[in-house]
Amino acid sequence: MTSSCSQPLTHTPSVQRKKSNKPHVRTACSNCKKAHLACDTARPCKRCISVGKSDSCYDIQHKKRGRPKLRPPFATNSLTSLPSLTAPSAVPAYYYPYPASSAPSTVHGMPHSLTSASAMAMPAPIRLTKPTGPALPVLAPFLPPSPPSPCFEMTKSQRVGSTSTKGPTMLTIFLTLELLCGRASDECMELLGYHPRDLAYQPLEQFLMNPSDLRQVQQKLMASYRHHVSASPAITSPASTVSSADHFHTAPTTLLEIANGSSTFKTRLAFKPAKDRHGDASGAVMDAHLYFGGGLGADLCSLTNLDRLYIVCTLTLSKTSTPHPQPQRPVGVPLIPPDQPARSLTVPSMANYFAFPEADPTLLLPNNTSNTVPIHLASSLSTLPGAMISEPNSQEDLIHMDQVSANFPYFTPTTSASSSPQTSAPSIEILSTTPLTNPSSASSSPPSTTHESPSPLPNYPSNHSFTPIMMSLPYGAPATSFNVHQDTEHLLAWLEDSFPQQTAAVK
DNA sequence: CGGCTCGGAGTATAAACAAC
DNA sequence: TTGTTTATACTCCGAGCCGC
Ligand SMILES: [Zn+2]
Ligand SMILES: [Zn+2]
Repeated sequence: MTSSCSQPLTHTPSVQRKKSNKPHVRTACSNCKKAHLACDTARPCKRCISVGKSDSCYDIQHKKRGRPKLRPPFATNSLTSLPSLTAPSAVPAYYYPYPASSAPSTVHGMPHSLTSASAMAMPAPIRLTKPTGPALPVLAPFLPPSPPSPCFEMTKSQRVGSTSTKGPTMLTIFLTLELLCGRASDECMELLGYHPRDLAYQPLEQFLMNPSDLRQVQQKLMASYRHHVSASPAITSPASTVSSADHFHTAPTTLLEIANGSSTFKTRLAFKPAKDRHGDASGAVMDAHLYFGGGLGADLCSLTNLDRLYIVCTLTLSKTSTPHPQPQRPVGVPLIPPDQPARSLTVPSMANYFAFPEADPTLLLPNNTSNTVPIHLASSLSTLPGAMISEPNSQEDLIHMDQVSANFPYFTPTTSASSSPQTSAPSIEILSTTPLTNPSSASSSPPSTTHESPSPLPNYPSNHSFTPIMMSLPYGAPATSFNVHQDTEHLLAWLEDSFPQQTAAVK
């Protein structure tokens, strides 16, 4: 929490709270929740009306309560069929058990009180990684022996030897269609002065000086959505089921993927200065790019999985705003535990990888539609503004891949440390099994994602630019029907959460 | 005094586990 | 199958703090 500045509150433990006769509401509004105060069922609620906060009075999405599912370390599940995991010498560290008491007190260098926030809960009590193929050794040391962290960074300084380079700091926020923040990258703190958790479940516009800027873009996004679905009268309004939990259960790199058919909008957003922060955080003016995310399977061209649609918002400090000195420190804190080998640090300079030229973020995506496909994660990263893309298997991409992994240790894919067929560069090839097409369950075919034919759209040229709010050309490459789940444990968790019946049947 | 923050009591919910 | 235990998240009471 906010550093409870002064003294420990002298609370009297003997004080017995009397039972209140008033029943609690099922869901307190955002403001009342934050204030720990009583709410009511009306929206805006009575308290918000009385304090003039009706505009920000809305229901927040609850997380799942209750005891988390137990996940045995080596689930003998036909979904996964772990190969030869009984040989611990061959596979030294497939999972890292961590009792709650031994969980590191800091994650990514942040105070435990911040990063262990319940709001960021990740389910798995164990760390299980495994290759999806038989001959894919796990890069165990590359993985953090720590609980999955909700933290992620989109900008990362790359230390190669003594040099340190990085592009402009970029904040990424994954939003629901209603523009509620699902997940924000760690740059939030640096750029806006808010902890990522501060944004969770909040409407983004709440942090803006002029919310109408954002609403304008939202309208354009929705207009483009309607444009897509207009051909299909069955689909009326966007009804996304995507929640913050989806954002937390999916790799940021995956979430960054643009939905097939999405346009990208650029605008400038002025953020309110964060209250209660030490003085440096003045309101920032940010260049924002917004597009529909396809990382959860939504496709605006084939109109599939539209309920998995969400919005990606990337933010960099506006160049035209007052020059902002780049911080010298590496952004955030080491994402790689210090005791781990410097594999991820040996990649060449990533200067300008995240640079933000006039390039279109909406171009190029992995063109994979099969169920089990090698996906180059860099390709999904290539949806980032300014990402330089060459051939999917190029050295450059592989380097980017590595960078991605360095940035997202938790989501680090299982990788082949020894056998990289094409290059000596650290090659990370993700063999992802499309989760929804469960190969072993012939009977229970999970819903609607098998998606065999890619969208027949042409590829659009990549050279178009933005005006203040300008629609980019629709992204035309066929998108993956589903995405990379680099971590089987993660995948299992996701499967079980998403399709309890099916997975139970399989078991 | 009113508003704000926040510790924590009481409660709801869900999974694991035990008993039948 | 049902009841109990355990683990987590939720609401909101009530106390301290602060500015007016
Ligand atoms: Zn309320
Ligand atoms: Zn309210």
